Amino acid sequence: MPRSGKEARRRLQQATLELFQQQGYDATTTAEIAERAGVTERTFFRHFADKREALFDGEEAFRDSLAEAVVAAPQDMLPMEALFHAFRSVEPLLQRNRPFTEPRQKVIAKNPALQERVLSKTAKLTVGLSDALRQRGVEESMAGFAAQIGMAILAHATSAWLADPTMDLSAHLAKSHTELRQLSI
Amino acid sequence: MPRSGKEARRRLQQATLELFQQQGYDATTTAEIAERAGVTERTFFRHFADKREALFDGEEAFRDSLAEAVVAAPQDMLPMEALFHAFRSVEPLLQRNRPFTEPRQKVIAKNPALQERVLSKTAKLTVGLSDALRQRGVEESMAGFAAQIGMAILAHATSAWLADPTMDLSAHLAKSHTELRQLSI
DNA sequence: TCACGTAGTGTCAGTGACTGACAATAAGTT
DNA sequence: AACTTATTGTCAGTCACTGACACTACGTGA
Repeated sequence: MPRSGKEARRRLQQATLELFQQQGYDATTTAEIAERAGVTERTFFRHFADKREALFDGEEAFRDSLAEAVVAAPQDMLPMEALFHAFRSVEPLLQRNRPFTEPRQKVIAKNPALQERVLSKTAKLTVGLSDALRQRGVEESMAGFAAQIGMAILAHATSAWLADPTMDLSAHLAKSHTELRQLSI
Repeated sequence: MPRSGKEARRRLQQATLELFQQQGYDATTTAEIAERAGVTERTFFRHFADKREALFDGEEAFRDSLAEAVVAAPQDMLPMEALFHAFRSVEPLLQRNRPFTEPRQKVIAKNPALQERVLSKTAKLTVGLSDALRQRGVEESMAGFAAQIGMAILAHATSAWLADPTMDLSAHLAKSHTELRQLSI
């Protein structure tokens, strides 16, 4: 096997985050990012489909983890229970990623184009959950709906958890679920 | 008052939809759109922030309608009831727009960039609903959550309605609501 | 140790989205 | 008819992104 390229990729991600932090998304050119990473602009676009993607690496792995956890949930669990089970199972992963997630969130909060990409990633995640539910035998339309609701809950709970880390994610998830029940009278 | 420009804007929207239908989003240049509309490329970008936006005009008006309907809902309605009330109130508008919505949906279905923009519009709509709920005195975090759930229901019901027009939107909304209750055990 | 294959990278030329600045024009107003 | 103003045209320029081709580092097998 020839050289791996994973190093360059990592440096590109790092450079991207740093420059976006310092100058913002708009004021940063892909040429700049590449230069800081010690590669050519062309190489940037070989590793990432576009300027935004460098900020969202690893989302696919997260999606796979979640989907696997849904599929692996005990057979007798109802759709929503299986989702919650999966959400709780990735808590350690989220906990571990927190140091990287937080600065990234700040960058994203300042730019609509990046926010749009977050929505897109969330949507893909939702599709992943839906597919996983279908593998459990959940009917298609119901699976999509449940995944949608589940993602809303996960997002709600995660943001509450980021704001208030004294409770763990599982507790926030339970709280969100309670709130949902109150809402859907 | 000088010339209005609304005509050019309308022609640009029309040209955009037609060209996207015929050649797809990627294969269509903004210069082409402008030419077909009888204006300059520069004028295109005066009317629309980017190439995608020309497909999504009117979304802001729809958002305002929905938000107003939420605010205007009877005071004694719970958050979710107010949302459903608003959803039902825009059914005529959706019905009227259907001839334009359907071809647009087909175009969007073929392109990830356009799908991303839909998500962004949906998110804005959700924020609009959330703000409207807050005007009714709903607590912030709860309002955001309810809006999210509400949008999931509206999306679910609308897509079911597009697939099966024999039932009206209200009926699909009620059905979706029932399904949600079944899910959130 | 030396060809050899391969994944990764550099180089370069090009397209197309989008912007800023300034001049020109079509209306309506006085 | 002069004047005001929203809209448009013109033009030059930046930057994201791509295709094609050459090159280079690294691991493999002879």
